Amino acid sequence: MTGGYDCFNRSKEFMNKARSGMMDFKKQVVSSLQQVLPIELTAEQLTALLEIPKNDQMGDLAFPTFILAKSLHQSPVKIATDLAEKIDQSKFEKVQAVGPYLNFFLNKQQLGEQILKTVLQQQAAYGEQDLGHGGNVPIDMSSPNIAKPMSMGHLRSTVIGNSLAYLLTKVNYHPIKINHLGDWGTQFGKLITAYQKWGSEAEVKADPINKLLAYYVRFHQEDVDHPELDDEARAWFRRLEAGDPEAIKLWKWFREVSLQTFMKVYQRLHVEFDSYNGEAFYNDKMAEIVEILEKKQLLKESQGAQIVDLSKYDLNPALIKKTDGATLYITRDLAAALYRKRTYNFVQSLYVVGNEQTNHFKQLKAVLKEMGEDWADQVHHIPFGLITQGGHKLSTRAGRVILLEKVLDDAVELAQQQIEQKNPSLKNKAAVAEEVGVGAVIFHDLKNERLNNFDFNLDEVVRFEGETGPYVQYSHARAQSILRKAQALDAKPAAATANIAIAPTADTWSVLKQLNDFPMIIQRAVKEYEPSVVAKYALHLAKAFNQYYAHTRVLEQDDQLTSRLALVKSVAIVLQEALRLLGVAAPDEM
RNA sequence: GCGCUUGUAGCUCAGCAGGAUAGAGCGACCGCCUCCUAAGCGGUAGGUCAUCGGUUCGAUUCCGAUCAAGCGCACCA
Repeated sequence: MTGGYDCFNRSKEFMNKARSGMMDFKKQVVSSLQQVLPIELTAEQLTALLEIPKNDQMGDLAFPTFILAKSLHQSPVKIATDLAEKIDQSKFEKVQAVGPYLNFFLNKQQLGEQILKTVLQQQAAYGEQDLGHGGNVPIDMSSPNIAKPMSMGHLRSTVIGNSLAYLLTKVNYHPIKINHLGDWGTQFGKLITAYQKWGSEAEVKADPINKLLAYYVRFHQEDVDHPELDDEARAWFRRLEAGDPEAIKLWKWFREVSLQTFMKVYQRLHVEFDSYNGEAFYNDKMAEIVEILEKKQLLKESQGAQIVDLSKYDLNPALIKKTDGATLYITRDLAAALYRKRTYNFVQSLYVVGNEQTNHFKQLKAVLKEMGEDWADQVHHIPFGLITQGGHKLSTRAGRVILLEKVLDDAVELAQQQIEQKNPSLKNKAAVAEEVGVGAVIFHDLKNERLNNFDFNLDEVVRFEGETGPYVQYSHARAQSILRKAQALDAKPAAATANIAIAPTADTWSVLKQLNDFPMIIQRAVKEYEPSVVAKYALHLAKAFNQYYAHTRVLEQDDQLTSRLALVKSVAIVLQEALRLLGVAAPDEM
């Protein structure tokens, strides 16, 4: 099988390490349990059995006693009660039997100090770990089509890929962001035809993408009544492929002005690429693929076309060459896959491409396997759900697009209004509005599981209240604000080396536990290729922090002031880092 | 017809290798700015976890079937 399976194979080992954050907490519980358990259980077994209660009143870790019931011939409740009596309580705040569970309440004071010291000492590096050993990971992402506007669909690929790149870097992989531009294909024949008939240089210069799109849409409208347009378009594309100077000149120009327009959006999103090698780049690299396939006798003729039979993978045949001899999408992707392996010698190769192309990537991997490329399993499709509008699939040809730039503009304008209303004296209003508006759009796209489809709703995308990017940004800004005010009072957060003593209230502890989870969250996000894990985490931490400072006055002159500031500082560090990993800015004031 | 994905509160979604009364946000209703930015905090109301089976001491979670939705299913990418 292909698809996501190979990423699960390593999940066991991965998760064992992934729990390293909480693992330290578990160790104590495990060793205490081992001393009193009437039957032998390994540390691994016990660690796996421990769970985190959903309710704070039930402690920090719980040991369910069901599995002991059979071998001990006792009720789980009795076992829990007995264990509670025998266990060495001195290492914990409290160990309590509740029904069939043995609930452990950790030493909040001591662990809290440890957590804060770790964060303060490591700063932005908190959560880093070496899972990748510097291995290269090309990420195929964004990939807009020349002469077409970037839509919300491209946004998904762009921001998911971008966040994955940050996450991979955090765990010591070396991502290579590749913008596989849609810069080749028969549509260029159409575009050139349309431009020659209805276009002008001045128009295109003034508003490249929109004008080129308009020509393209008009082509498809007129084409219904004038099928001869198709012949012209085909002719132009042939000239382009043959290297006809006029065709090449137009193609280069279209590509250039399109890319310039894309760059403006990428700058707003703060996304940079390591490569813009698109489809055209592989034009001269497909012959080799066909040769290899022929040499290995994988190519078969079927209905006039050249195919690779994939029936043993339960897949449709891969169509390598059309009846007219032209190559196809998968041929190009095979060339790209091979090129990337040779160029980057990757340990994984990712494709952040919509869910609807799942089959294509299964075929791609299957053909690579047939070719004997043992790295085929390092190729992962990272699919994401479809964005619809009013329940309909978006379609460039039908003119049904959601323009990304428009969405960003709307979001920034709303942010602008909010600032005028809520914080009119703010400096750099325009810059902050840009960070908040754009941040809201990015965060909205990343907060839910990749594969969820969603129907586009502008009001929802630019919402700033509740579970949104601005909510997290706001929480971070509040933390920064407190730290600034502390400076004015000549108070500083406790240093990582100082004593930190903080009253372990429920609000405090819930923040501390969140802080402690961060490294594990990163592991999970990487393992699942799922930025939403980080987004959800950022929301939880922000919520915990908001609850904390709503009920605790930080800037109170007492002996815990520096410790409370240490907590605030730690939260600021981790929130900022979580937002960074999502590609969202964290303004100090808003 | 076959394959993939999804089905949890009015809406949008969490629920991490099965476990204790199923959680958020939005919307609705009610409170909180002489108090570190109310983009916030607190509270109330709201759920046969699509349906039916199976595995298990225990299933929203795993397996199977059914139903529903979305997306694919060779000469577009």
